[in-house]
Amino acid sequence: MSTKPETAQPPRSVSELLDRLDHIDDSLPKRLRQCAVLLRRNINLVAVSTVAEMAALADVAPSAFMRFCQALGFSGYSEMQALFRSEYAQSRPDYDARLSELRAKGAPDATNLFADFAEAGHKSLINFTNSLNPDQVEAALSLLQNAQMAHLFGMRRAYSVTTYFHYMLNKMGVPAMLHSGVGMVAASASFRADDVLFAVTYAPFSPETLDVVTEAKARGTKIILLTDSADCPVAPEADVVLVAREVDVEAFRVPTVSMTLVTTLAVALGQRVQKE
Amino acid sequence: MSTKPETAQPPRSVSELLDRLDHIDDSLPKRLRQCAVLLRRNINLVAVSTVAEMAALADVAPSAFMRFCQALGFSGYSEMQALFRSEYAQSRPDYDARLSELRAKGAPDATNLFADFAEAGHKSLINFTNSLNPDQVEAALSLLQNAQMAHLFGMRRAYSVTTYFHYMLNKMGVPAMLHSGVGMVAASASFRADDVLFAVTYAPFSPETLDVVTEAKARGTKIILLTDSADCPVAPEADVVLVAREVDVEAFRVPTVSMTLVTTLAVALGQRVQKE
DNA sequence: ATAAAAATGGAATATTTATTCCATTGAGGG
DNA sequence: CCCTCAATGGAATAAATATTCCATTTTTAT
Repeated sequence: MSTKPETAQPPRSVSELLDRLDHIDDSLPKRLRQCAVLLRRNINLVAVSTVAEMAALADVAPSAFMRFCQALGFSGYSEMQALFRSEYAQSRPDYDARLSELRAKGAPDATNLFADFAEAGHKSLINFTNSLNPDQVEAALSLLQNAQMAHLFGMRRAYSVTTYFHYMLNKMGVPAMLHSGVGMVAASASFRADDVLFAVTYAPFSPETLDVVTEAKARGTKIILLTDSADCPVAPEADVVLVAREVDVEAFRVPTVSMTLVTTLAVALGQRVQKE
Repeated sequence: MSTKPETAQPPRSVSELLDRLDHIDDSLPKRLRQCAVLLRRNINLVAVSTVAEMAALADVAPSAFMRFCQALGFSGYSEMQALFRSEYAQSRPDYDARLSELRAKGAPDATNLFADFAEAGHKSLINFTNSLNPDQVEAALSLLQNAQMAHLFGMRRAYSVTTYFHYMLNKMGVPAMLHSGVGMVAASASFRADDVLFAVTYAPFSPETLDVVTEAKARGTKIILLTDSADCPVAPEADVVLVAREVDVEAFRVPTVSMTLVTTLAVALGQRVQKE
C-alpha cells in the first residue's frame, strides 16, 4: 500500500510460490531470472542452504538473490527459507525416525528388510520420475487407445505386471487380453495388424517374450515394450519402449515402478475413452 | 590424542552416526541421553533446525546439546548439521524440482497422473513403515516356514500380488501353490492341517476369497490374511492379519505396499530356509 | 546521443546462531 | 557427612549469515 508492492503477501506454501514464479517470470530482469531458473531446478536446496550458496549457484551476487526473494513477496531470504523448512519438516514427520528405529539393532531381520525394500521403492520412483519422458508415455497411450485389442504378455516376474494391467484395463473398459504363455504356444495367432502388443520383460529376458515380440512385428502388430534396460534385444522392434529401472536389495526387486506406470496408463486410457 | 577423545573421528554418514549412538547410549548422563532420544525420534529435523530449537525439543539447555554433539565425535552442532544437510541434498537430488516441473501446466495429463501415483506410493510406503508391527511379520514368517505347503489365493487386484509372491517363493525354493480361483472350485480340497493359506483380499472383499478362508479354517489350515482394512469379515478367522493400506489417487490404487511386503516375506523366508 | 531509470555487485552493518566459559548444582565415594 | 568430580544452565563471546546501502554500470526512452 506504500511503495511498490509487486506482490503484497508472501506465498504461504511452496506450490503457491511456484505459481507466483510462473506469473512474474517474464517481467524479471536478467539476474533475477537466473535466480528463478535456479530455484525451479533446485527447490530442494533452499531448506538447507544459505543465501550466499544459492546466489553462487545462480551465479549472482547475494544481494541480487535477496531482491529476488523480495520480488516474490517475501521480506527476505529467511522468510522464504522458513517456508521450505516447515514444509520439509512436515513432509517426513516421523518416517526417518521410524526407519532409524527399525534399523536399530534389536529389530528383526525381516523388518529391516522391509525398510530396505521400502527405501528401494522410494528411490526407484524418484529415479523414474526424474527420467520420465512424457512423449513416450503419450505415444504408448495413443497406440493403446487406437488399437482394436491390447495383448498383454509377460513371463515370470513380468507376469504380475501384466496381470495387474489386465485387471485395470478391464475395470476401465478397455479391451485387453492377457496371455499367460503357459500352454499357449499360439498366443501370437490372435495378433492382428490393428492390435497392439504390450510386452513386459526384464533382464535376463525370457525367450518366450522375445519370440512373441518378433512374431508380432512380422504380423504388423504395434508393439509397446516395458523393460528395465534399453539393451533389451527386441527394443529396436518396438514402436515405444518404456524403461522402468527398479533399485534392488541384495539382488531382489519389487516391480514398484512398473506397477505404478501400468496403473497410470490404464487410468489415463480410461479417462480418454470416457471422453469420446 | 590430547584430552578425552570419546570418539576421535566424526561419523561420516547418518547411519554411522546412529550406530555410534547405539554404542554410547548407555554411558550417557541424563541430559545427554535426552538429546539422544530426541535425535533418534527426529533425525529429520536436524537439517533444518538450530541448536536452540533442538535443545528446546529435548528440553535441555543449548550448551547441553552442544556437548552431546561433541560426545558423538563432532566438533559442534554445525558439523553434525552439515552431515544431515549434505545427505538431504543428495537424497532428493532433483526430485522435487522434477515434480514441480511435471505438475506445471503444460505437462500432459498422463504425466501428471504418474506424478500423483508416485506420490501416493511414497506416502503408502511411509505410512506402512510407520505402523509396521514386527511381531506380526515374524508370526507370518514362522507360519510360512513351518508349513508343508503355502497356498496362495487372491482374486481381482489381489491376484497380481499372489502371482508375484508365487514367483518369489519359487525362486527362493519355498514350496508354494498358486490358486487362480478360475475353474478351481475345489481349491480348498488340497488344504491340509499342516499347510498355510496366504489369502489376499481388499475391500470390497471378494466372496470367493472369504469362502476359501472359511473352508481353510474348517480344515485346520493356518491362515495369513493380507488385506487393506482390519474390518475384513474373515479377519477373526486368521492366525495373522497383515494390513496394507494404499493411498489412492481418484479412487485408484497401486498395490505398492502389498508387493513390497510380499517380496520381503519371500526373501526373508529364503534366507531362513537356507540357514537350516 | 543523452538523460533518466533500472539493475547490479560489493562492502558495511545488523541479526541471528553457534560456541565457550564459568559459577552453581547434584551425585558418588570414603 | 564431607569432599571430589561430573554435570548442568545461563550468560558472554565468537562466528556465520542475512540484509541494507550506495557507488557504478547497464538499459531504455527520447
